Amino acid sequence: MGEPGLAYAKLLTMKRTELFTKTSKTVPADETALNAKLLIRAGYVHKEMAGVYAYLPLGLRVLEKIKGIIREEMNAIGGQELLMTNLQPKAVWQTTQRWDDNIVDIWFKTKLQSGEDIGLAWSHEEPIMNMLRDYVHSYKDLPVAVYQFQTKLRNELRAKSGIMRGREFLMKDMYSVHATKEDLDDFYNQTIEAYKRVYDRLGIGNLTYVTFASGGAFTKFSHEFQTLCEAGEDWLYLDRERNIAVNEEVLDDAVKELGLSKDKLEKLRSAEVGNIFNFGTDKAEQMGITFADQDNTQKPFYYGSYGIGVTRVMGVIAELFADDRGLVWPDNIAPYRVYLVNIGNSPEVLARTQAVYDALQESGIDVLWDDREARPGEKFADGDLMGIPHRVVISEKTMASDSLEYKGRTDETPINTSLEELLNRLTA
RNA sequence: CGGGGUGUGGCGCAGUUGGUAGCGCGCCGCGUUUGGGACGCGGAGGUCGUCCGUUCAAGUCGGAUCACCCCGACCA
Repeated sequence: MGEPGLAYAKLLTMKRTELFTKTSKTVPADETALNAKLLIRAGYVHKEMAGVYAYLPLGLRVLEKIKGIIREEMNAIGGQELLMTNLQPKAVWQTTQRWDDNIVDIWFKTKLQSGEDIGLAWSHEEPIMNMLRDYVHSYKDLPVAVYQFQTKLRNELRAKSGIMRGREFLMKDMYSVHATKEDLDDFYNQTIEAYKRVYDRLGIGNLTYVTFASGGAFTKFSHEFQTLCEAGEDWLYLDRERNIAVNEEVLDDAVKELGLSKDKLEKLRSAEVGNIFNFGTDKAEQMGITFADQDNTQKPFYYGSYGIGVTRVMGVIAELFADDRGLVWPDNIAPYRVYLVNIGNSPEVLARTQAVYDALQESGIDVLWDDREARPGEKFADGDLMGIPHRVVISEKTMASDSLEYKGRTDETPINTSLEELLNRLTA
């Protein structure tokens, strides 16, 4: 497994004077969510309207790195990446009654010039199934798991919480079809493990719980991945001893079914960063999609659906790790890993900084060089606000001792180091 | 969708009993600065969300409308 998003990161390693976005000392008055405040101040996102955010170069790099991690883990369990469409035909959704606004109340709908109704994708469950109909006809073709990173459009009554709940957001959604219940159950469990690896690599594994939730038409519970976070919108009931978490919405049922003791449960705020469903054969039956089994009878697929809110998880991470100076990105998903600062503009300092910049790039480390003619305090404050995990300073002082100054984003004080030690530290 | 609030240069704000818009940050120019968001001097930038009305006169008063935020309900 390579460095996530490395090829992408390498391309865009750059100097601060080339970055068109700016940081801001003030935050728009209409934002209250911490994630949105910091992401806007640091130049990661731009708000278009309520619940709709554009991702600027820094924000896009974070998204791409998160996607890189998810992609590796989905590929590792056999997922095949594809890209569905945002325009969806009405007929596909009518097969499951879900075109009806009384059943799905967050549809954005529009019309073609011919007058034909079309929907804008709020989910791809039905269209994916419908697409698979054309390619999967036999038990020999099964199982199949496909996934995508796609924009979902949901006409929420009220957008809130910055990028944690928008009307337009990026989701990784995977779908699997199987010939048997056992095969689906097995893949479902593999996906749980893959998701755990994703959240571990995103730096929130120790705060993220597989949680019993409502959902599954086929199973009693669906599983959510809930990350403990004060800015979240869900309530989690946690049995720490047994490591079982339950969403408030199924609390009573779960206590009964799982033999939990209500007074042992801790009530905690959490954000849903993933959700997986076992649909059984319901969806295939409704849509009339079947495959030929070994005995040449037509049977409906077993169907599972697995989502991760990519932009939401970015917002959760921003919320969780931020401190009074700004964002704090885990190393894996920071837009750049190193914030390189030259203090002073003498030819010697600039030449040395350029050499360090080149050496970092050659080692595959993405670096943002703050080459502005700004005072040190301003550069430090910006690197902190942006949440870049490693800071390297070159100045007359470091030149005199033939060293570099290094400070981790959350470290109290800097240390002196050599270029070799720095590269070892960052490539370890 | 119910309740509450806010709209004034790019951002944050002030604007008195109605009298024709101002401050901070940022931006442009010149100079002095350079280890935690420097300082001086000189500038640019606003039909005050929109529309209608009251008035000699509206950022200010009245009405409508749009947008945004918060709480609730709903939801990945």
